[in-house]
Amino acid sequence: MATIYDVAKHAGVSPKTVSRVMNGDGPVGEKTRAAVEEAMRALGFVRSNAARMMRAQKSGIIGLITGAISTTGLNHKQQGLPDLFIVQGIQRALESSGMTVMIADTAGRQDRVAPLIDTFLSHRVEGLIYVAEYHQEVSLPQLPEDTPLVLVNCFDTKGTPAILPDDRRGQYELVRRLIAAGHRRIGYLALRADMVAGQLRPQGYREALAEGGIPYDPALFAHTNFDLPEAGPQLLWDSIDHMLRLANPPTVICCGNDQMALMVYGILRTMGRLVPDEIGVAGFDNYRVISETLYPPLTTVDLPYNAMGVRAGERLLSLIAGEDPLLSGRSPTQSPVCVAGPVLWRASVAEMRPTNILHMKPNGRKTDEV
Amino acid sequence: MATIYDVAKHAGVSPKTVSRVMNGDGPVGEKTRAAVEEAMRALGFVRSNAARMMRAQKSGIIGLITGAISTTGLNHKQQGLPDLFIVQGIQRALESSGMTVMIADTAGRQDRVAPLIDTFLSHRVEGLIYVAEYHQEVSLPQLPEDTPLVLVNCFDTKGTPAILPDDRRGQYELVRRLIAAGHRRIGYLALRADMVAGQLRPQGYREALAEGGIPYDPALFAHTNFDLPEAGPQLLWDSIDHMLRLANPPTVICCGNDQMALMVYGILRTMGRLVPDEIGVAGFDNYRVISETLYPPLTTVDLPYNAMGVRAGERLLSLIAGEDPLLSGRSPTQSPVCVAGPVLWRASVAEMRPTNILHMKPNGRKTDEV
DNA sequence: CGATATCATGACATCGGTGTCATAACTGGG
DNA sequence: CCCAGTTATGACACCGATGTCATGATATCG
Repeated sequence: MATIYDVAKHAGVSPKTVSRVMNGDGPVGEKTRAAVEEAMRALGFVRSNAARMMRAQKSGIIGLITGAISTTGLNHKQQGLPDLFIVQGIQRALESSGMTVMIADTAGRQDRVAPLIDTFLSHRVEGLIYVAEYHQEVSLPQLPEDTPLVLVNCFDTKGTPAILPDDRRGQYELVRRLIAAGHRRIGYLALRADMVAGQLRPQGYREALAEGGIPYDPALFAHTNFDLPEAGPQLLWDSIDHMLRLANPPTVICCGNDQMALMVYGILRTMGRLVPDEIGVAGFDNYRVISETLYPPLTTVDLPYNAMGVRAGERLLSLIAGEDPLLSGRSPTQSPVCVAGPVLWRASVAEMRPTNILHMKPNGRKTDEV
Repeated sequence: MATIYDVAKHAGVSPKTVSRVMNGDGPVGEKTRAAVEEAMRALGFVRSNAARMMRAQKSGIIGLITGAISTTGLNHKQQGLPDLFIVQGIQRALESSGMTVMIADTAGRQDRVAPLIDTFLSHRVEGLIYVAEYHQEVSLPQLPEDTPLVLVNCFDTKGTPAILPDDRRGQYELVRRLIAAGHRRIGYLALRADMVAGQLRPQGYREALAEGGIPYDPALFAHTNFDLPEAGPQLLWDSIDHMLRLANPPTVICCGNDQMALMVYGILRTMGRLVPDEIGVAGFDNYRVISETLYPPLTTVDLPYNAMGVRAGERLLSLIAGEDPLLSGRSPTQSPVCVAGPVLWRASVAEMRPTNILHMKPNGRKTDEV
């Protein structure tokens, strides 16, 4: 591979002049510039980043660590969902700054994180981003304090800058929309309670109910571990069956995520219930391969992974630029950034016809069956 | 960040000795080694890859370019499927060699490929891998001939080493399995004919039919552009409707991929047909979020993206090591490596009961309705 | 026309490891 | 006790780009 010395010799100038042509530093004569550019072309010259970064003490590299690529024990089916969009968003944000992203995954093993960080440090990354496969709390090894870190889809207790999905808000908006559509009996099949999303989303659900003057009915709410290898579908079936046998059954069921909604579609139809005519279904995540392909298409909440990635990239850039409130000590407790996505209203939930609405009172009981 | 000079001073030795401790080159005295290691720990030393690679003329970096991350116009719903697993496989293969993967995506724009390659070359990558979002032909700009390249999920006309899914074989095995289960009327809803998978998979289907002595019936075969934004579901509905109205309708329908199968589930159930009791459905890809979550779970063919990634990584390593048949001119036409995945038999297709099978003759016509 | 400002260019040191070669400190056989 | 043969260590150059400073060539102005 050609070096600037080769180029310089070919063009009959000094290496420094070649450098000037590349970087537009000092002034360069018109003919000289042309000669150098010609020489670069002739030799197929590409500048060595290693040498450059050694001198400049800047690598132009961002390290991205993700556990998201890999199969994790507990959530083996969730693999590969969000992070691509997050990565894409990150790249979009970093693109203009000329940074290159170096990526590595932990293969789901926490003990790989430390060595990966070392590898990245040996490349003198200017910043690190850690992407988790689902909204959770994490604890990373200590970094040298001059290496900024941004967490995405996760948070820690040390106040490290974090970009999170606004699960509570998203679910709140969706349920609000359901209520506006005339629904009063709204079931909720939640994710496992030990997942952050299994807590925050139900919280949004209850807030929206409260605001709509609808009392919370425990019979309409269940945590269901639907992705258990064998028992999952059965558990889900039982939860749904239980709700539908109520004297006052739900007119729509919210699912903890789109994947659960997919399974619910199958179960409801096997039960002989038409979606959306007899019962509505709503999801969460806007996992598009599911939400757009389901028949009928799924009403859901968009989880703005791409936007989160962009925010993470921007945040990291500002940290690198030293505009960081944390490092400069301006704001000691940096609250995480929550990004909310829009409700996507599709055909899986019916707008209640006025007559149907008349059948209901705000408290959710039928009053005048014809 | 500390350098070996800092470490050397701290330990009271020369920089070269520190280097020896790190690399285990020359002999080092016991006490000296201990002192150096202590110094490294005390200073939090991490060796600079830039300096190292400058001297060694090796970067230890592999460049990975993918269009797979991004939304492409034609297949906007297909995004984010394979590449994560491919990336994971690549990393698994490269892990032991100590290589680091640098990743960049084209955001679906072909004109971004050249600049990305330049960026990678400036980092002096030791090899490049290009991953396409779906099985297709590509044409990449010329690379310096000492930089090896491996294509994954795509191929070109220049004989560049490529790792491909064995679409034909996979479909063949699946249909063979369907026939073994007693099915004689097998419908096929193919992907668009301008996609490689829309050609090779049907080819495998027909081969299996031929081998099973079942005549190919054009009425049971259709290319259906199911992922058209609006018209998609309707097209698919019409194709299915047409097949089911035949005097001799299919007992199982093969879909071009799992996503199509997902939509077919919805349509069949809306039509009131039970899966698998009244009609079987099979997919392709083993896109697990779909195939395992569908109710009932989907019979499909595993597309071994992870294995393909591993193969690609191994191939690249051998190219870098100079064991390449191409470069050494041993084998001029390097045929692409096709990786086939297993058939995954799940509940979406019924094993025909013996009585049912008795109703059929090998040519697929009913003979003795009781 | 001479003095000074500006432009164009080059010499040289430097970044942080590592290869090469030299040298110093031992060890053991005769 | 001396010399060959190891073992342990250091001095120095080098990889390729670039910051600093110096210098030669023009341009500008009083």
